[in-house]
Amino acid sequence: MAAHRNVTIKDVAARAGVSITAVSHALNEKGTLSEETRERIREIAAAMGYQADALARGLRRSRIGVIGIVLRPLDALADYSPPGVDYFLRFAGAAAVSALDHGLSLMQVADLVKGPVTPLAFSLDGYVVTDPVRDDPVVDLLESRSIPYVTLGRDPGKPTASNWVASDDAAATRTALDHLAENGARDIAFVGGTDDNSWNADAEDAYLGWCAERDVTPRLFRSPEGLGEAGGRDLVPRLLDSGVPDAIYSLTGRHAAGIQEAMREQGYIAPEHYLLACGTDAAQTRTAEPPITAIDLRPEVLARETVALLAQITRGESPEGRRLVESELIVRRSSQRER
Amino acid sequence: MAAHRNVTIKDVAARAGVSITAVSHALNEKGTLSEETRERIREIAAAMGYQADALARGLRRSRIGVIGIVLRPLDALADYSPPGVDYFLRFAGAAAVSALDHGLSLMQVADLVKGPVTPLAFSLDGYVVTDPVRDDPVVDLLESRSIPYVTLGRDPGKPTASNWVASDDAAATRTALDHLAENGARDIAFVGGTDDNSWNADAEDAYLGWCAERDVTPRLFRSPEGLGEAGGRDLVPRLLDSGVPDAIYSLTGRHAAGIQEAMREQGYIAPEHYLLACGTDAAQTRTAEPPITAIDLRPEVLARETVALLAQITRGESPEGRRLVESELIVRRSSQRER
DNA sequence: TTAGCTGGGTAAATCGTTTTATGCAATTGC
DNA sequence: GCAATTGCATAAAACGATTTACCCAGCTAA
Repeated sequence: MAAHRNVTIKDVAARAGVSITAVSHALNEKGTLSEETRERIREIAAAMGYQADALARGLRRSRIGVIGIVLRPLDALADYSPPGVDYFLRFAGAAAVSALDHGLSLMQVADLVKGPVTPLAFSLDGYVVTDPVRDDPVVDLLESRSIPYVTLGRDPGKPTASNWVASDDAAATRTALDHLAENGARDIAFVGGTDDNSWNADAEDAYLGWCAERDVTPRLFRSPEGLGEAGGRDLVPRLLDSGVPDAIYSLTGRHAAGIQEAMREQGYIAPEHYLLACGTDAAQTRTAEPPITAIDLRPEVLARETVALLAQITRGESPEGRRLVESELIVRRSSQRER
Repeated sequence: MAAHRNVTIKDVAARAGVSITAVSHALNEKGTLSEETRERIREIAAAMGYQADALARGLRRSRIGVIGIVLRPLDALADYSPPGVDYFLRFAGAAAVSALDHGLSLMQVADLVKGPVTPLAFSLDGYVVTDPVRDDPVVDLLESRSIPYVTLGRDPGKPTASNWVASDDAAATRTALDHLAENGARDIAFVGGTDDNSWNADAEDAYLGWCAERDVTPRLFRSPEGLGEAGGRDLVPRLLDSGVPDAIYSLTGRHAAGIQEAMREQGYIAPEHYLLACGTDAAQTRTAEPPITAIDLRPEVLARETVALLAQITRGESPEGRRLVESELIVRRSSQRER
């Protein structure tokens, strides 16, 4: 197997008996070459297996065909595959596949703002940033370098931004609450996270609004996302202090799993003694006993929209960039009262 | 926020009143500059926030600080996050983290041999290829382009290769079989996959050897990896045809899950009626009912070794490149006979 | 006749680095 | 006292593309 140096534009030009400019123009539909010459060059290039070097091209054009993805909540956890959080992996996987459809590929970048970062980080064409928090340093960094980006979830600090894709968390929350109410719950406790992102904010607002409309007293709790199941477990005594709720709606899957566990230890089993639902679907909610009703945020759809928007922006277009994606309630045993 | 063009080596040189060569040499510990000059340049560069452009550097050096990872078994599945297969995701995640320790970052490349591939694919510093099959086209491609790579699992077609890291599958298989035997099994059926990779081959060989040593008749079955749980389920009637085995050792987790299900439907429950163990640990084996005894291949350790080896190679060293990693048997209920 | 256009092409600058080949004092060796 | 070495620094080539500016022959229009 000959370690043959890759064929360059110069080689193609030599073989075709033209200048390298001609080759570049032929292959990029630029310049004023005759159609015959173009075609001839294209054929020769193809025959020689020529493929433009991405680095050289990127150096000139400053587009390299790669976008980055930053999973903020996992940055915070400093663990990129925590058990029970498959939303981000599904999203990242789907984003990678969607990127290919746009001739891009996707590179996961860990923690853009601390420590040594991949050398390529600032040469990427653009970024997807999931669930930025208010005044997110990653967003600031990208802004300051004028690197295009799209956020998954609105940036709470930038109400007028127009480069986001988000699940319709307000609608999803109301759907879940309505479902619990239909199954007989009246006194519904809400457990959110502490990150200052739009996902927490929108869901809380929707919960408070929903309670106000029905004139019931809201019972809102918060637990840091980073604590995972323990965060949910530890919340339960406090939650029970104010009386056993008819239902609990927990935004994160790990909190829900912890809540379910601690409630069981206290003798409360869903759906007999209380109803339980969760704001994001995950392996854990599916395999829990009983399986937990959850909202499928449809990460695949979100990923497709997000990447499509970013691809448009990197191409220099100025698309309408505020896109809401409907999510879907998956009803499981934990919230179904037998009638 | 000014869209300031990034600071280049030229800017630093101008500010320091030296040539760009001096800056390059100072920052890369090359050349013959005086230590004072070096230090002065380093300070100025740091103060200006200079960071060498990865593309330009890569163009010259042909090292870009990024390695690729190709997950062959997932290429075959054409689904990069199949439920029940968390081994590869754990491996990829751990590899990304390990890469950072070597100043590299990791990019997942889907299916290097078909369709349009990321433009950067052939400019990467090297590749990790998981579980190559015999005459794997991806391996051939990398060879022909003389791009360095390390395989996870030996390449069955290249017995003399010295660029692999692998779990010690022969030892692991014997450990699992011994464990089953200790719990009373004598007639142990083995279910492998059909991919022609070293993982299947080594485990099968170990099984056959183990049986021969004990003078028992081997019962070896194979089912395509791609069929997943269904592959395990469909195998069960055939398996039972030759009598109910004392124990079943299934290499893949998805097959094991399918087998467990179909066995239950036939009225056979582990560990009462037969013992069950599995050659790779996964979410599914942990959460199955009963939980399934499995081998933890320790993907984190494998990833660390694999990336370390590749990093050495890309730096131009010629390290000893055959590394076996011990795996660990995790005993769960499915294989424990009460005494 | 000549200035101006047009079609088809090329030379050279450019992107931001690294690396190789030089240059020039000051010092050393004999 | 002169060649050789040493120490420090720079000029210029190279990497492989894209893009800008230019060239030239052949027409057209006045």
